[in-house]
Amino acid sequence: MKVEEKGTRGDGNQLLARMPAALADLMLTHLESVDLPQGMIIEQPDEAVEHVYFPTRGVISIVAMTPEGGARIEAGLVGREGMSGSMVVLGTDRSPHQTTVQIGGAGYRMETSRLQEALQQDALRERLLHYCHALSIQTAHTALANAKLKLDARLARWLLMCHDRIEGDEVTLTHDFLSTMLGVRRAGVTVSLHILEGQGLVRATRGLIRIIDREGLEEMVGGCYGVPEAEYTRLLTA
Amino acid sequence: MKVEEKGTRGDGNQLLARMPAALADLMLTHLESVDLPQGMIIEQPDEAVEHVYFPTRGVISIVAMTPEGGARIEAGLVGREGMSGSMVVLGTDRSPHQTTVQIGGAGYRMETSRLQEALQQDALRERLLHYCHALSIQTAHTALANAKLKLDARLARWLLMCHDRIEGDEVTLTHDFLSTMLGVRRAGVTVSLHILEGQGLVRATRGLIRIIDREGLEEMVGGCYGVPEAEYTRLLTA
DNA sequence: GTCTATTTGTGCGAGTCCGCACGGATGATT
DNA sequence: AATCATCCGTGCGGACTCGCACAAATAGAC
Repeated sequence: MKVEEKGTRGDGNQLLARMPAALADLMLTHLESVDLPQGMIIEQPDEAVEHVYFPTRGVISIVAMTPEGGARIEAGLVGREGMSGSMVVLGTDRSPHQTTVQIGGAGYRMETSRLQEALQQDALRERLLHYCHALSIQTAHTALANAKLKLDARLARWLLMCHDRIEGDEVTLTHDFLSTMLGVRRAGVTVSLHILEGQGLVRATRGLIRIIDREGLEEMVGGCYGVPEAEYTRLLTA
Repeated sequence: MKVEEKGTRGDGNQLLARMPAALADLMLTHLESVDLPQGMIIEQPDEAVEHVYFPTRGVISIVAMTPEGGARIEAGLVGREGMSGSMVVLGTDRSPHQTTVQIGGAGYRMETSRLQEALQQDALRERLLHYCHALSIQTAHTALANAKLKLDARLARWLLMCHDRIEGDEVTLTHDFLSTMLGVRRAGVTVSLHILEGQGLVRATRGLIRIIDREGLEEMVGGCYGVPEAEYTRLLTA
């Protein structure tokens, strides 16, 4: 299921790389390389976004939260297959979510206003709308997973989605960070991770998780992994 | 928080009614009145949708599910404030979700191809994309609620969202139906409903729930109700 | 008015996850 | 080498929800 990168321009962001050359050129003139350090806040709730980001490495997290921030949970995961700032594609410059860099990396960014102009190109708009659709399917299945899966399986699902978006098999995150994303106790993550380790699916050391057996993880998650990924592939893989 | 209808054309679907007259006229020529009986299946997973629906009464449910259908849960709720078939607005004619009529009513429908043509009008597309954005926020907060709230509060949230979309204060649904939407046991719904009744928030009889104290329900849900509603209001209430 | 299907009320043991708490391990700093 | 901040492992009682199962109540059909 893991879709390997095949950028034509070596830029590494698949949403850009798989575009027709004319579109990609249009975008390139407005793109700027940026670093994405872990913890960077890309969007704040209800504040106008100034740039949209196209990661080439690292993972960005879209977090739904209550207004006071009392409850937080990851509603979307974005890597080199996607972009931040989907609400700009949908015609508004803000949303009640927060967006942060979950795993440090790098990418490109573009001023919001430039994207708004570029979106007048039908072909570009269509492509990015397809991405918004895929992202909303991902969110819906996160709702499904949150309601129906045990913690072990939710963790496995998260690791799979993360694995899809990184190079290699190593995820550099603390249990504490993961617990926020999944909306559970830190200790719960520790225990669940031991279960996955016990099954030989991953190996974990301080601040690092190595994926050993991807298929085993998929099996553990059951039907709750794969649907959003298939929808992405259907619409956005040329 | 409950937004009352104020259709200019008496048609009762707010997404249509609050449009500039020119757009609404464009739409009207392609709209057809339809009945929406409870249980009607409007969209099947991964099948092309033939019509999109604009309810005027009743409630439609967007259900995320595993491919085999083993796990199901409501990912979106649509009433007279919205439409089914958001994926058409996003440029594709199918999605892995199922869409059904949750509470019977009526509305308008339009052939998918007609909508695709109409979407070339910038103003219409912008408006419907704003709706897609609001819907995706709703889904994200369902993910949040599923992860963080107790059953009582999730039930209260669902009742509030439903109340927003119906006339009057009576929801005609069985516990069994509700349990599917929330992804929990039927007996769990029964017990939680008793709790809400005990607090004087609702009154329930066979197949019917009457909302008594809306504010009390909102209080019970805490910050997990209201964010998607505010986003809808911001973008789609003229 | 009786029968029947559906819906609702209730109970019980088991499993999961919570909040809280603390000790040990690891890696960076000085 | 000692210190310190961070991260990880573990334990305990309690709350919540599960799966299962069955009785009672309601509404509609005959």
